[in-house]
Amino acid sequence: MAGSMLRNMRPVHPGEILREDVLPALGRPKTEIARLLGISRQTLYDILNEKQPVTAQMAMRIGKLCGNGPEIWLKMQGRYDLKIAERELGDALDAIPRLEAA
Amino acid sequence: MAGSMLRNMRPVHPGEILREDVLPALGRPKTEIARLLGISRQTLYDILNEKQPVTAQMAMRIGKLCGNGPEIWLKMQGRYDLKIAERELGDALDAIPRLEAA
DNA sequence: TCCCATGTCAGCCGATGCTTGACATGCGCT
DNA sequence: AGCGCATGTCAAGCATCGGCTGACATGGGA
Repeated sequence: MAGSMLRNMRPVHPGEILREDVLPALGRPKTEIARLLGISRQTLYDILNEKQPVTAQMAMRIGKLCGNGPEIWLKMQGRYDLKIAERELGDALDAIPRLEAA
Repeated sequence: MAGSMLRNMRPVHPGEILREDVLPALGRPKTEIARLLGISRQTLYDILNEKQPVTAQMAMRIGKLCGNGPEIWLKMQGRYDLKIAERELGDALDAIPRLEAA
């Protein structure tokens, strides 16, 4: 199924997929894409350059434009965020114990 | 499996689950929970009152403390965010066309 | 030549995530 | 009664973030 493919991939920023696969397949000028999505050209570039995350709102917009729904984009961003969070937290995680239900 | 259960539920804020099920099962003072998570008491209350989202970092912390991993919490938040985003976007979504691959 | 798309930079702005400090309240202990 | 601690909530404060506008230099068609 579709979910398992995503699950087995290394965490990727959704911008990478948009930049490498989706937008080329659509074959339209990025300026037009931004206009159709209802966002600024700058914001689109930030996402494509992986400088800005795909928020829930963005996921809805992209999912609508591509016809594949928002979940995939949000999930991809989530997996990416977890990777970052893990690195950022670092040792702080080890300080958190595992609690058992009473 | 675990994923399907989540998928079939109405979108819930993770704070609801923490407040109603998880924390009661742990049976520890909330003050201690906050300290163990490494966050402020205020932040914990905001999450429990559904006034603040479970970020990726929070998901890691909670997942560690409860031993069930971060994904479930982040996914729950994601589904909740999508519901909100859908309402916020409203008609703006209808303005976005579906593009076919060239 | 003119138009449009591209890629990038700088700055602005409101909202968000999280913090500290304080307050009033209530419960259990000795 | 008095102490200590947990509870729930409020008010600021603060840095970061998400997204915007405006501008610039560049290059490729018609």
